[in-house]
Amino acid sequence: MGRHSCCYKQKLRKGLWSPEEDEKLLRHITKYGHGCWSSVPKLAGLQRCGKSCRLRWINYLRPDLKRGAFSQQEENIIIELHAVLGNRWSQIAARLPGRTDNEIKNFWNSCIKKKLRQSGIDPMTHKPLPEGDNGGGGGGAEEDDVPTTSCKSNKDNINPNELNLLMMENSNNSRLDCEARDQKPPILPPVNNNFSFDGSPGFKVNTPTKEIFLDTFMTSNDNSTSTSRAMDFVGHFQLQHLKYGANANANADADHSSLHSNHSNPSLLFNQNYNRAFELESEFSSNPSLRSALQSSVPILPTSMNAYSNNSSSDPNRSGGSNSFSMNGVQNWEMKNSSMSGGSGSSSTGGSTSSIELQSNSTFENNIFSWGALDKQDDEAEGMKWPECIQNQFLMAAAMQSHNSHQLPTCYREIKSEKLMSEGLCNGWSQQQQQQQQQQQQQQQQQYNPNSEVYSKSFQEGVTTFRQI
DNA sequence: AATCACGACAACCGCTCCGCA
DNA sequence: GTGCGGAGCGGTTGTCGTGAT
Repeated sequence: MGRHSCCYKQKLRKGLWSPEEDEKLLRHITKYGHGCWSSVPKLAGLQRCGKSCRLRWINYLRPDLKRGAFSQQEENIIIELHAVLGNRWSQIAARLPGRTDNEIKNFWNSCIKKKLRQSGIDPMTHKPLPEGDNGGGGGGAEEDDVPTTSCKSNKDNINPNELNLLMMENSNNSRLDCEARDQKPPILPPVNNNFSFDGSPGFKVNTPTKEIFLDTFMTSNDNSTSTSRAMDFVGHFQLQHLKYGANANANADADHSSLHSNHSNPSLLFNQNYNRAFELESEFSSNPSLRSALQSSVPILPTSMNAYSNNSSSDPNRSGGSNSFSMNGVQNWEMKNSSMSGGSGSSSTGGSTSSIELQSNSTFENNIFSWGALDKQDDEAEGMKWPECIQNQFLMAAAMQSHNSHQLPTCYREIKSEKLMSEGLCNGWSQQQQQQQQQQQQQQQQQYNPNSEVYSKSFQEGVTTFRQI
């Protein structure tokens, strides 16, 4: 067991992917979809196992990947989610649009862990380390040495006081106690299954906790592919209250302002906040227990919010609870695509026969390109990387309905190191589209302002209710 | 300039889960 | 009910870039 059956086959390549392989895989999936992963390498003409192809696509080639350094906001979300979910990276990633579980996992291991340790917080339990263990000291149970270097995204140390809220939240959390964090927390049954918190075997909780609340959220949504909406809720709640980094005040202000109209990137705002709003609304619609739990404090989002979204969507069923409205993976792709085209495409990431008909949809390419532009605004700290370049190059070629073989850069390193070239490739796709997009964004902002006020306030109130649970 | 150490990240491995026959 | 195969997840390893010496 363990090793994928296809991996037993001989002559399968391993290791880093070449640009040619990337092109083949990208070309295949954009044209036919992945379908059954085990058949992808054969159909795409790759000497790889399906598993490897899947991983490559998910972690690197997918067009909706954000890339670039993690923002402080994302970092906060990760910490928050990790405090609740533990090492369930895929679930964390499901709440961070454009980020993969692998990326988050690496970021956690290489950066956040150290930050928390330096701040005297055990990254696994999210509780204060024993005295003397924090900083560059003895380290916790997992690692002996705590590096004193900090990561690139935030070189400032964290003020431990700024983590008080988190610690307080976790202090009553039996699931997060000193249990081995590599053990998955028990899956708590949803509240609407008449589960009673009576100390049943396997559960230490006697009173409803935030996790139960969240698990209820999540469990009720886990049947939709990789899309659980609960933590979107969490992110909204806690971002407004928690400050991790040394620049947390600024970030908090930014976070707050992001819920208002002053966000520098309205598109990002749409992606990260408004979609969550929809998801939340959907959740309320589909989950009676949740609705009853929060309806008094969190009003259902005004329907006018749909108008904002409907800049790219006219689907009145968007807020339906059963709709797949993921911000992740192909689904999000599909969402934007179908919304622009007015289609009702269905998408699945799980071995279905769904395919992404890139070339058959004239509006789709525009979405892809615009995403690149949007993302770039958010990733100002870092230049566009190789996959973004090939994606834009490749998809641009597709958009032009070109069936000619597209010339890809021959060397990763060259492209990666030549930021100028990357930006040129990615920015040069259409200035006109960018201008149009800016106009749309301004309009969206104007529409968004009043609602976001309500939304923000509602979530503030929701926080209170949430914390009382 | 060469070498080393370290960090970041991509990819692999082993395992579990789930659907299906 | 059981076995099998595919998909997905989390931990780990390998590779490469970069800064320090």
